[in-house]
Amino acid sequence: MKAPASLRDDSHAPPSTLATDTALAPKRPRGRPRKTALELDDGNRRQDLITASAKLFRKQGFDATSTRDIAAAVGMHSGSPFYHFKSKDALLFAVMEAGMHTALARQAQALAALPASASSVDTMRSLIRAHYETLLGPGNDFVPVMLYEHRALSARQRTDLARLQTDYEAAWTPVLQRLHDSGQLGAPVKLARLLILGALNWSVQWFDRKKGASLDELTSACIALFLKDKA
Amino acid sequence: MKAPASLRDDSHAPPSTLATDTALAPKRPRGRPRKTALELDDGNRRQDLITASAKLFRKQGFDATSTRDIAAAVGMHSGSPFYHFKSKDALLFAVMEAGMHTALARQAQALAALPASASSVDTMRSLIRAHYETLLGPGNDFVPVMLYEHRALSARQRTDLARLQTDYEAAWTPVLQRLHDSGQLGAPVKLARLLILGALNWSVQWFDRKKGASLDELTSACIALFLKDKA
DNA sequence: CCTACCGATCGGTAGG
DNA sequence: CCTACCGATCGGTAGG
Repeated sequence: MKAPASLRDDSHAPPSTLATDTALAPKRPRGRPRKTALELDDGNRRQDLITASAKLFRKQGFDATSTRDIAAAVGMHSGSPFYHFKSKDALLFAVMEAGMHTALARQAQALAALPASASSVDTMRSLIRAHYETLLGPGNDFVPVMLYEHRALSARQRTDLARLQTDYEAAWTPVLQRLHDSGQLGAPVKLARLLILGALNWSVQWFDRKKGASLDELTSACIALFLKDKA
Repeated sequence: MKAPASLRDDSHAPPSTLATDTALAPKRPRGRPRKTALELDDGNRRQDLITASAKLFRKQGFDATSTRDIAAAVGMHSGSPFYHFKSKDALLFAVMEAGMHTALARQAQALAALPASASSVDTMRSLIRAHYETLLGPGNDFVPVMLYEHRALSARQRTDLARLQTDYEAAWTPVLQRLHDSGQLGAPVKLARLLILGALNWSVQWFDRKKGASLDELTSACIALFLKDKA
């Protein structure tokens, strides 16, 4: 029953690069990966598996994607993903966790880039734009998978993710509060946050990069829809 | 390969009662269903299967629900659902189609109940409230299943459903247009519709009937968030 | 990471 | 609608 000792870890591997979400899967060299100076060239393969899983989970759904599909996508044989991850579930969790890390990083970066003179509306616009990038940016499959495969997680995994999600949502509250105080936000802050994030998250269902509005246009429409002019 | 002749139909059975979505699954009498005056007491069993499937699909997801789960839920043996539906897919489609029919009926009823003096805001409120009822009303699992299991449908099934969905969404357009013309809706009508319906649809993910806001409070928050005061 | 494999489950069907 | 069953697939593992 016990898994043999190996490189694989069940969950909390630090994402080797926060921005890998955006990158497409590397061309997957078919030959034996040449060993680096270090004794193990892991990490790359783990990332490959995570990236390929994200793409497949998003396109086909978690249940409809077999671990054989994933193995094939990175040029492994059927049993090999289990050398890196102890279960299909652990792979799903790794995708979601990496997605939340990139989302949080992108959000923090967007806020840090704001000038000191930024208004509440500017801040709001920046949060919305960053969120759209996380959801709809090219190759960004991680967070969409998280949003639509939440059900497949275990209770433990859900709890672990919840902390990151709470952090992410918390960043919206002070801005919404200020907008509410100034009369530019018409609904209670908590409900407004749920409704606004819902409107954004749902865009995954209908947004088409190849036609229709751009992410900037979407962002503008949100500002126009959700916020009132300052009295 | 050909299915034996039977009562089952692949898709377009008229929902025997539009309102069955709201009803909980009948207590499923364990004994042999007594034959009615008619030669066949089908219909009831079909409805039972649809209702039980909706509940299971919503709770566990389509892929994670086996046809054996469904059979057990209505007191049948494993192969029997296939007497009524030619495939698991056909059952899913039946759930979604019935859901859209009740949604359309509820929407039409809400609009019909408005007094002639109703303002655009009143109409909007009524549409939102009816939508929340469809999504979050007790026992209303059909439309949530449709929203979250869309991927499992075949192209053909998707096309068939799309017509109903287009009708449903179309009812919002004239109201949004009027609100836009009067300056009460700040975003372009088409994007506003997508964003607003997204905000509503996402509520399935977080709404808890046992705590938090009521459907009326939710509706009020939407009006406050999405609409500006008339100039 | 590959090879070879297992036990379980699943959608679906024949035949009554 | 039940009985009995099939072929396929799937997650996962031992052993190297």
